Amino acid sequence: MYESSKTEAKWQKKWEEEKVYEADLKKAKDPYYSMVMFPYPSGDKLHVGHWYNFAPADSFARYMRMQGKDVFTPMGFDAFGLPAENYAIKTGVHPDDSITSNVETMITQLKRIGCMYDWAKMVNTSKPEYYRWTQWLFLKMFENNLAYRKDAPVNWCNSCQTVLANEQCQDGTCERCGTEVEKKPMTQWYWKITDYAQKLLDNHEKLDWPEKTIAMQKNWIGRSEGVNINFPLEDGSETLVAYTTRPDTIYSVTFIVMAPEHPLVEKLTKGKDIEQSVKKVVQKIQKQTDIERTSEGGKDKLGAFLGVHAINPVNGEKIPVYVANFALMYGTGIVMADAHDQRDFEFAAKYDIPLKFVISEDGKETDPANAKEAYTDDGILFNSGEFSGMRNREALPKIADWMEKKKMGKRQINYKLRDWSISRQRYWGAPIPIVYDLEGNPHPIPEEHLPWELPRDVEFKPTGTAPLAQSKELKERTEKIFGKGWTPEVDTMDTFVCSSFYQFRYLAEGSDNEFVPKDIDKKWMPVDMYIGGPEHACMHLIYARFVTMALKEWGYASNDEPFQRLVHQGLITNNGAKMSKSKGNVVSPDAFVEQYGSDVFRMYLMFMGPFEGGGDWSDTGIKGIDRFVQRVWRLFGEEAKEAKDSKEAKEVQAKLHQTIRKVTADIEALQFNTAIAALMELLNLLEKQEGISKETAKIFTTLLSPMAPHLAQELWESVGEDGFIINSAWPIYDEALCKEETVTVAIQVNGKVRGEISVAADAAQEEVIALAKQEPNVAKYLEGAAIKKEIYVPGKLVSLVV
RNA sequence: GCCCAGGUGGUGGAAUUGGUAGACACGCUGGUCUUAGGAACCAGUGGGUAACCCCCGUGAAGGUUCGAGUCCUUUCCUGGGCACCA
Repeated sequence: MYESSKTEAKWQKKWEEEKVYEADLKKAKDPYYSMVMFPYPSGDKLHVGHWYNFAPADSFARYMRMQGKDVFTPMGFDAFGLPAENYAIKTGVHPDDSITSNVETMITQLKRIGCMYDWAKMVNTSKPEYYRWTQWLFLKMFENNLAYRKDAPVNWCNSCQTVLANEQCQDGTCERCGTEVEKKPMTQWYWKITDYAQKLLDNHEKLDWPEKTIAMQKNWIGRSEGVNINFPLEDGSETLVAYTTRPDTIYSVTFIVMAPEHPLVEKLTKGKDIEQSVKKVVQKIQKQTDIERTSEGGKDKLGAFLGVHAINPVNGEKIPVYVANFALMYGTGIVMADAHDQRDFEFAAKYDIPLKFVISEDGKETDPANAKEAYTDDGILFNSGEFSGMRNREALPKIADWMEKKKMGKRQINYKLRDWSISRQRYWGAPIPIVYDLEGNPHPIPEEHLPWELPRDVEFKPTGTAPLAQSKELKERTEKIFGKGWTPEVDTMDTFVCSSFYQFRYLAEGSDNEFVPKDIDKKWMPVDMYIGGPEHACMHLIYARFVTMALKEWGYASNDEPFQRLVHQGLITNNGAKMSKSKGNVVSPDAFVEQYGSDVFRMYLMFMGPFEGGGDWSDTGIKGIDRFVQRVWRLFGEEAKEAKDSKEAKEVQAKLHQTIRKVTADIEALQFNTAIAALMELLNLLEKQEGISKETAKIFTTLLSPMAPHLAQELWESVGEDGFIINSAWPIYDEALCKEETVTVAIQVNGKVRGEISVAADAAQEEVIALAKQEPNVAKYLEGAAIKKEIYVPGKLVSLVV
């Protein structure tokens, strides 16, 4: 009987004492940097999802180490953020206290997994020695004109009493708490991630990332190529610039719509009799949430005529100008509207605006009067001046060129990506290192004053103003250093800032005077393998890339990408539902680890299915892995029998080497489920043998060790090896030994399997086909028929066509 | 609506370039050993059939091929992402 908890505790202690997993960052010769996304230290402790992420990642890292790499796998805590603050509001426990205790608990749990983390390099983003660098990063952004303040209508969550980035609003509701998002004007700090939009796209090419993640980022950045077209107003007072990706529909344009936020809306209606009625509509639109305004398929088009007309530059036609809810402040905030866009079509139908088609399938004139919807397919242009008769897609670039030449418009590239709003009116975050003078002008806090510490004398109750505004200590500190009347910035930074550079700080080993040592950065970056959830595809993973690009430009980083290879683990659900505390369906690993041990639990998670697929939690299969572990222990530990004949059967050698080949390939591809299955197959065969050679036992143990490190370490000792198995070399298979002496060949007649024969692996084609024809059941089908075709796939099958 | 994955036994899932579908497990059935078994071990387990043979079988319908889970066409369903972005 293998006693997991005793054995696991024993080796975990030894590994720690002998610092088996500590990396010497300076001396390492063949560095391999393996990271998992660091956890938030919540009071819910580690859940199954964490294990599902960390354990396979650890198995992979162990494998790389046995391949001879100097592997570095650090662990840390993403410790700032709303939950700790909410907990403080509810219970009065200071976030620093609850987080510190949660971190302690989680470290204990993490150590119980038995991963090869190098705890000496741990980071905690909420500690001054860490957020000093979060603040440093802000100063660098400020210095390089990438941080700026902007008064803007921001997304306000009334429940969290805080501003949300666009990226943090999902379907118009707060990503964190689900409350509907309101618009509220506020002065915010932004980081100019948009300066890097193109580079973020270009660099995708050199990343070893899942296609899906790259597609999601591309979508998020949302590059589009179009034309800004000038529509002068009839009276010549203004020119409306509309952005379009479809200049081929220019001859179809019969009206213009503007976003209600556009400053010209007010200017154009000022003093006119329609001023008030337009204002009312604008107000009504602005009350609409993003959901009402942007989704539900445009059932509720809303707008108003602005009482002015513009001129379509291509044909001089007078076209009315409207304000409309579906026009957003994207591009120029002004859209040319025509019969070839469904939204425009619906709007025109509601407000009785005339439409005309300019594209049809065959280029014959069609009339929208009878049409029920827009014609959005491609086709042939008509009534389009010199472009009539051309395919619209072919005409598109030509029209763009022509308009540029005639100065009617200019090509323009737009991105959906917006600048990163990093200000938060929260307590539990890194304070923004800015102070304001008597006139309210912002000044960066000199680096010598970092860390600019988070004050402790605040209440956490949400008041709508930032909690730091209540701190007397912060105010006094500011005045003492900068002068009377100076005030501190009271916002803290988005936690995504903290997590955008932690990969560098692991390498800095807590250094106070250097962000990251240059030689270490050059040696270890980018991270070779980064594993975490796909939910971070568009936020964390874009922010970290942006920050790394900026750091490279400023000379602090040697590489402009942080993570070379990225893998997402799948999601573990419970009865098909995502696990969450609010649903009360979170599965805690602790009870299973207690009963079966870490090795069994982690192997079960890996055996459940493909790593990137995730799956639905069920504990029914864990017994199978427990049995496997016990059987392994019985065979190699308890009852270890040396093979009487040191030369084992060829069959065993072949299977052994096939298994090395399979397990190696599977771990490389993070397909742990089939790697474990291969080891099970080998075990099934070995159990049938009279005895097992020491060499075979050693190889089996080594192959098992990435997945079951404790068991393998214990077996290592019982087969008579010294030291740590992690320091031994990964076995190499012999291709020649993988070959079996005889193979089973299937015989098909007219595509149906009619029998099988066993032949020597190197038998000649003629020989095999001759044997095949003699097989009784096959012969039955061949009787009285002429063979038309004979196919032999070596070692696999014979196919006879009659 | 668009984009991306994916539909295989009672269950989780395996299946190089098209080459014996169901590896490996769970569960179930029978057995051995036991005072007992929710332990361990052995045998069986896609459906039809008493049974060898045989027939059917990878969401559905067609097609290519000696041969299709795999390739092509159409279609249905599930999961994930995006969405009045002009």
